[in-house]
Amino acid sequence: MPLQFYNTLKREKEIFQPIEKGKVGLYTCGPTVYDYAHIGNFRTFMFEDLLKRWLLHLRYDVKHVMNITDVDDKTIKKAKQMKVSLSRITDKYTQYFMEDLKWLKMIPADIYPTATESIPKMISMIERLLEKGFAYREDDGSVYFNISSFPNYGRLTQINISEQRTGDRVMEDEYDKDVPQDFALWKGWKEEDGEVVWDAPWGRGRPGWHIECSAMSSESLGDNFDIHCGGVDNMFPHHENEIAQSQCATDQPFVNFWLHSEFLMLDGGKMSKSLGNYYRISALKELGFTAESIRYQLLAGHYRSKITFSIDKKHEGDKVVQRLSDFYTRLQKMNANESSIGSMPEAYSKFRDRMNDDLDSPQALAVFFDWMKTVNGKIDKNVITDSELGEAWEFLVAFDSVFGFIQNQDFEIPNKINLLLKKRQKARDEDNWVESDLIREQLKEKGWIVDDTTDGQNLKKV
RNA sequence: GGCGUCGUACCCAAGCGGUCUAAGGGGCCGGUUUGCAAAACCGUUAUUCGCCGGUUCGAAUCCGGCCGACGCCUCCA
Repeated sequence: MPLQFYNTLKREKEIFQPIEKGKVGLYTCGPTVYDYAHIGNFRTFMFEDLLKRWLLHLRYDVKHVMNITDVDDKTIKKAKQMKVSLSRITDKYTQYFMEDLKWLKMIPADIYPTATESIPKMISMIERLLEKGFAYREDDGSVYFNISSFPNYGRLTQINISEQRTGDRVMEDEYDKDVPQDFALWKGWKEEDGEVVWDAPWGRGRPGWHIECSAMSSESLGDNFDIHCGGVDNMFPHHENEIAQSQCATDQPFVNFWLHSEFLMLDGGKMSKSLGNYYRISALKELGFTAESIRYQLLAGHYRSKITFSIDKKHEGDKVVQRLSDFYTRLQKMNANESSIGSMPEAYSKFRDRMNDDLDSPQALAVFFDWMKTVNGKIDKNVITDSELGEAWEFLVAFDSVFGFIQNQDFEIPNKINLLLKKRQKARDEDNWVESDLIREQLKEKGWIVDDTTDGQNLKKV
């Protein structure tokens, strides 16, 4: 099955054809760094990580850009509230964000452009939109995009703007504009913006939110590129506005594939900072979650389905991670890597088909687990061949390069623990089971699990 | 008001008109193995897919209605 994705723009699955053979330009909407990111944010980033890893597995040369929104209403508000400079706030949360990404084993983007460093590009884009008559200026120095000048407005979300009810939030908007739905490209300076200000040909101020993604994506990936991702909540208005700005400014198609991940739910409701119901990564760490277990919980459901994050699911994730990691160790101890001849087992093609079909991770996992069971069974019965062992290794390594569920089992065994192991082995050789069980208990208290196998004691860290 | 999603075993979750006598994972129970334990493997766990009708030779899958949960509609991933 050829690689295909559900393209929000077309509302159907479409075979993926990159603009340039073998290469993929990928833009993923990054965080607004005004606070810690939460597990809901990371669901989207995890989906994007899976997408990227799959593209890399298929040997695409991926250029991944993730923006950092480091100037907007919320960051300014936070800086004012904390009585520090804007960059103090944004640097701090950018750093935490990067640490969380790393901890979650996400492959870093190639470029992390920031909004504040992309102002010149935004200004030139806005100038072009003004020249071409897609935008207009207001007396306060703000510039707005005139959505009625772009007939395709609303195509991504299939919204007919004239039929929309004007929400309270729109009515409360404090900026002047001709039509409520017109959106700001540039916000004229206001008292509360303080030091946060840039000069533009039409007046001082700061950029609107949407323009940064249009500017940064074209800067790094060109005016027309392959894939743009984000959470469903960014479809409207953010992505809709990006399309309008970019296409009007460049006269070119903007993004070929729009991929959106669904929300992460918590207790039956959406998780969001404004509702105050969310988990930070640090909180999950304290609860004993591992990165692998979180990865499993986030990727076990399809990216276009709502999933509920739950502490109760920790056990399931832990078990799966342990099973996979044990399987890895088992193959490793049998020197499966040395038997590898570069080919894959039959199950792999099913697995690949499932992943190629719009990243169907639940089914791909089902295929993998099924296959793993048969391999374990063959090893149990001692009927596995060398080539099967080698293929198993290839598949497992490929699988983990895509999902990242396997826990690193390389650890230093402290001297004290090693001594206990030796003591236990001696007791076992003498059939002293009481002593053996006692030491096993001692090890468990110290955080080590010892399993007895036909090859002797196998040590695991809790 | 407009646009859209979902309701499958104890829990999570696939299913896209016939291979569904419904994947896979977790849990439970039973077994093989084992000094014991763990792991691994085998078996059991939904005659049924929110409810009611309809279309069809055939529906969890299509259509209609109802009930229930949820998202977006200007700055929330």
